[in-house]
This record gives sequence, structure tokens and C-alpha cells, in this order.
Amino acid sequence: MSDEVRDLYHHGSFHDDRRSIADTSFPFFNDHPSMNYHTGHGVGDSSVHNLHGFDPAYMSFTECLHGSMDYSTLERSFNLSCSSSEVICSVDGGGKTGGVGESSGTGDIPVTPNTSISSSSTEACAEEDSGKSKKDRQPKGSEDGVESSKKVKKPKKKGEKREKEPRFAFLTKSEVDHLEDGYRWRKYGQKAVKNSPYPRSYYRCTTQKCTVKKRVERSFQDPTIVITTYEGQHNHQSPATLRGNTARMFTPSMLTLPPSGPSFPQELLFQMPPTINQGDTSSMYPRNLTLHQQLQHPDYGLLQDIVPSLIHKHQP
DNA sequence: CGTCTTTGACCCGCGC
DNA sequence: GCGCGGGTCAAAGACG
Repeated sequence: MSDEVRDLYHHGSFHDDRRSIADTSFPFFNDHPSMNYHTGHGVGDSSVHNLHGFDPAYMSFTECLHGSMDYSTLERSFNLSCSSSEVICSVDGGGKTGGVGESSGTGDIPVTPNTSISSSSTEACAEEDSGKSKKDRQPKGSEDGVESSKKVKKPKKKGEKREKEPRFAFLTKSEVDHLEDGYRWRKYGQKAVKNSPYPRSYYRCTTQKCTVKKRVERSFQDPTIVITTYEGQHNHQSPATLRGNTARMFTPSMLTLPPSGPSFPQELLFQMPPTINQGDTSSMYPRNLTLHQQLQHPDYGLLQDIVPSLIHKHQP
């Protein structure tokens, strides 16, 4: 995917509207080509049709991350009705690890004010073992007494592809890279991102047995934009929630209300999957269209199915 | 002393 | 097969 991503980077259709972003929007987007959207809702389900329908009382963002909630619930919570099972976007480029918001998310998409969209990423069976495939790697080759040449070597089963966690990503406008979301994270790596001066940081939930990870990187086109990609689902309560500290956490209410506190002063931005119609990025995002308008474009039909209602601007 | 970050090395998948 | 890029590991250091 890197090439397309790179191209998209360079096309930079992202920058036009982004400047004027002032409204909160919610930018989940899909990450996996293989995912289906079957929410059980009819496409025309209009019981809730804007972000207000995303009732924080029922689900918080952190709950989205929480294991108690699956991604279909997330979809519902965001009113993602979609009858399509087609691939609507593939940021992941298929197999190559990496993916999501990362580079692809960086700046190739026009972010328009007053728009929001979300898309969860679900991959069947991604649950349990994910994140472990690499962990299978036997550390230190201590078992057989053979000193592994250097560091860790792992007898990974051949042919077994790495299972991917469901992922979703979002963009935030923030000075700080690591946004407080109520969970505790441990940084376990940092890598330079190709075509970007900003490194990507890798975090893992510090809770035992919780395999949720997240990647954080900055858009190289707009350093004020932070791309956060979550992978996996928390199987525990948010520490902040337990502390009764949700008020300052990243909750969906923040998606509809202006940022109110210093702990989360960001403006959420929107990111659309760049792989739609990837052959022609110049026509992909007409400059003068709002996202909503773009979604009316035939090319965005599927996406529209997924996020029919999140496009509405919140009216305070 | 426990926790977290930094950082270089390694592994893996993919494209050529 | 090789090289590249992404993702992860784990030792060492920093910090409270």
C-alpha cells in the first residue's frame, strides 16, 4: 500500500479544508479489506441519524475499546447501518502490516469542516490470539539451550498469517501525541515513518492480558494532526472509569461537543480511507466538495452506507 | 524499586 | 532471492 499511500501523501488533497476545521468530527475509518458491515440495522434505519444518536450514556469511546463491546456494537453506536458486505476501503493494503491510519491517514484526505464519519474495522477471529503471533517468538531461544544468534528468534509456524485485530483510527488536532483516553499505555516502540519526518509510536495497554495496541503518529502534512490507530479491544475496564474519572476522558460526547478541557483540547478530524478509487487521487477528492458532498458521489456509495449520519454537523 | 521511555536490532510480509 | 518497510522485542537508562 505504501506506494498508493505515498502518492496520496503527495497529492495532498488533505490540506485544503483542514485549515478551517473547527468543529468536532469523528473519524473512524475502516482498516480492513475483508470486513463486512452487518449491523442488523436496515439501511434506512433512521432512528438516530446524527451524532446525537451516539449516546455517551450508553457507550463511551473507551467502551468501544473495551472488550465488552464488539465492533458491530460500535457500528450501531455510530449508527453505521450498512447492508453492503463489499470492501469499502482498504487502508491496510491487504496483508502488509501497518496500515490504517498510519501513513494512509496522514493527510491525503480532505478534511472538511462540519463533517464527520466513522468506520470501525472488524476482522473475524481477530480476537484472542492476535498480537501474539509475533509474541510466539520464543525469546532468547532458551528452550533448546541453543543461544539464538542475537536476540529473539521465534519458530513461527509457517503459513500462518498474522491475524489482525480489528482496528480503527481517528485523527485529532493536538499538540500532544499521546492522548489521554482513560487507559494506561506503555510505549514499546517507535519507528520512523517513511515519507514523514515524524516518527510513529507504538503503545500497548499495560493491563495484563489486554492485548490492545495503538499507534500514534503525526501527519506530516499538518503536524498538528495526530493519527491514532487502535488495534484490538480492551478486556477490562478503563482505569479512569474505575476512578470515576470519565469526565475528562475521551468520550463520544467529545465528538459532538466542543472540547471543553485542557486534557483533551483537540479537535477531532476526519479521515477517509484513501484506497477508494485509488487510481485517481486527483479526482478522488474534489477540492470544493465537502465530505458530505463527496459522499454523495457514486464512488462513495458504500462509505455512505456505512456512515450515513455522521456527516451531520453538531449544532450546539 | 517499580514503572515507563528510548533505542537498536531483529523478524516478517510483501513487492520487485 | 533480495531488499524494504513495518512491527516488535528487550536491554539500558530515566524518572518519581
